[in-house]
Amino acid sequence: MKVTIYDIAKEAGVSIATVSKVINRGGRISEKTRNKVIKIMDELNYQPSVVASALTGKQTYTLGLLLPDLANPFFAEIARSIEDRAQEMGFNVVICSTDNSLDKEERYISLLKQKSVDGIIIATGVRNDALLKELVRQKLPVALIARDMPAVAVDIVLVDDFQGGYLATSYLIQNGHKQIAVIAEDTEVMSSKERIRGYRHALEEAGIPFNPELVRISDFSVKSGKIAAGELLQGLKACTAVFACNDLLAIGTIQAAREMKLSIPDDLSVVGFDNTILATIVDPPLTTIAQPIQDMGAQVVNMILRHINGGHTMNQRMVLPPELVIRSSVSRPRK
Amino acid sequence: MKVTIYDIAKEAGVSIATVSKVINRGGRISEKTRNKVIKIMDELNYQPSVVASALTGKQTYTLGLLLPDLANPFFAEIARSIEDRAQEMGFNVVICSTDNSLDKEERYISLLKQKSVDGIIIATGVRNDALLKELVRQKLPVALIARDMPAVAVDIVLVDDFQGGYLATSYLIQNGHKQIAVIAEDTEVMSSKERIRGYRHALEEAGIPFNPELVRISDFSVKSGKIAAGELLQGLKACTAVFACNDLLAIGTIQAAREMKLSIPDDLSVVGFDNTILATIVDPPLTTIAQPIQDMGAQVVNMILRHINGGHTMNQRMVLPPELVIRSSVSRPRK
DNA sequence: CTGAAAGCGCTAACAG
DNA sequence: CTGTTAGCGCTTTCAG
Repeated sequence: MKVTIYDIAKEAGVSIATVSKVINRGGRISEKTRNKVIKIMDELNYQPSVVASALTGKQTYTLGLLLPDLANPFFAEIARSIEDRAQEMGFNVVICSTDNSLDKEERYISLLKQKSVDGIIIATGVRNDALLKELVRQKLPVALIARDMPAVAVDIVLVDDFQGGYLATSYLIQNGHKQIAVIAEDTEVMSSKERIRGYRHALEEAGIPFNPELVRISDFSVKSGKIAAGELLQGLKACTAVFACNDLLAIGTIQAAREMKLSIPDDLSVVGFDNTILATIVDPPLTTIAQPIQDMGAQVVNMILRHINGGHTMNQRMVLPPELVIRSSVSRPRK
Repeated sequence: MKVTIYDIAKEAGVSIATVSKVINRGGRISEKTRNKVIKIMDELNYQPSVVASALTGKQTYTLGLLLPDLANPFFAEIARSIEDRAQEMGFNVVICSTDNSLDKEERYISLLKQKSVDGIIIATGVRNDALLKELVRQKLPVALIARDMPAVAVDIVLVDDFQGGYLATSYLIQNGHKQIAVIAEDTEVMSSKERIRGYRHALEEAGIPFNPELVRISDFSVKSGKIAAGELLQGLKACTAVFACNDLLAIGTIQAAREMKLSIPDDLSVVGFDNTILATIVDPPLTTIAQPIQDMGAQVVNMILRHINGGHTMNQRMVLPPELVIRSSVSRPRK
């Protein structure tokens, strides 16, 4: 059988309370007994049961992570960065791909609660703040990453989406483009809204009139990006550049362009968003707006741990700057 | 406070034992009391504590998943497929990226054991079977996915790597290639060995002599694929095709070729392995050997759950067939 | 069919 | 400094 605290206590000739104290480095214990206990512990290869300790009100050292789809490189990278930091802090993370389905979100959250995770990090769209608010009400530590949700009081880490949209668009403008389209994944989502707002701001600043025909909505996948871009390019020969609100969509538009025998960047410039591994792999390499994924991941777990340990600190909102990564998918428009 | 089984019992005017029985659909309970209890349970929004139940010897409904790197698209897709099946079966999965570091593997395994996960799925290289054997000895259910380890008695799901190497190489041969190089990620790993064996078998079958100069080792990343391919192409102008043992390496090869002004597939044909999303995104789209990732994921969790529930069934070894996915990175060699 | 009671492994007062 | 003891929330005999 598994070795328990009783085995250690008996073997060491002390009480379980003593053993518990040396485990938790609490209470006053003589060097002597402490050493003896420690010795026995690793002689017997003892590993305290987190389950038992959790039952007495301690932590489970487990975090839940809700995201739309682990197979999406952006979220895989986010997950990895979170996992890394969590691991450093002695936490594990359980992954929950929701496919943006409210149903799955609910089921996962319910499961996570039953398992008494110490906190939940959310990277999903969470359409209805109701779910979220409920979590907050129940005092379950929650933190959002890469998703805004102004109406709810939780910790948040995200990139400055407005700034990102602005950077992307400005860069295109600097390169001489005037007919610039946007493809966004969904206008419901705050980040899309903000990126588009940044886009419009750049346009405005440059005195370029905003043309609603040039903004397209799709969901997020290469395929739908391709479709959206196809429609766009079909209708408007005039457009010389597109700002795709994520790399997947950017790649879709590259593919659509290629199918229409448009060369990139000569016939069409495109800039993406996220700077996932995909951006380095497409041809041409994608100029894109980088999110500081490593940093964001580390920060959310810092935040949520602070919340878990420290109690109710104020809800933080950390907005990190995006960065333009120039590769080869943008050039000056053809005359 | 959180509502417990006592609250339900009191409210329903029964004992906690009765409540427990209705939760576990065990024991004989009258329809009447059962319904009453159920009603109260969801009136009070009761959710049984997995932690408490686990302490009494029940399951934690949690699986550990060890893999090299979640940010690697292949493993992200594996993880996703495992997560999906696990979720269907009421299990959660905690992700552990080991970076193939023995150290991390050990730490993660230790953590997972402390948390009493019901089983561990391993997709990591696990160099030393010692760790693995220890797990088996401790009767912790273990299953391997996409990793062979003939020396240890555990459940295994993998693709027929030999067949995959054979398919890839044969296809190249059919297309008229004779000077075919291989880039593998590491010859220590069984799957690489097998793929190379398949490669050699195809060569042999076609009466093409095996040239050791044409096999290169690298680790697995686009960058190292690029380096390996660069060296290869530098030295041997003769080679007209390369079989890269995974998509990342294939992409590295494509990039190296491009840098040397070689056109793909005209100057150099390449076929990859895995059929990750990357294969659809590179230019040209990569002809590659597909692993049935969905299926593999579903099968490992089936296996490990059988092990968890059914006790010690025989160790299964499931070898799934790979499939050649033809895209555009292969053509006949230039005359 | 239902309930009382003894744990599961550990923590946290409270005594000594 | 160390031990006793009462739980944590749930499962599981064993009586009734």
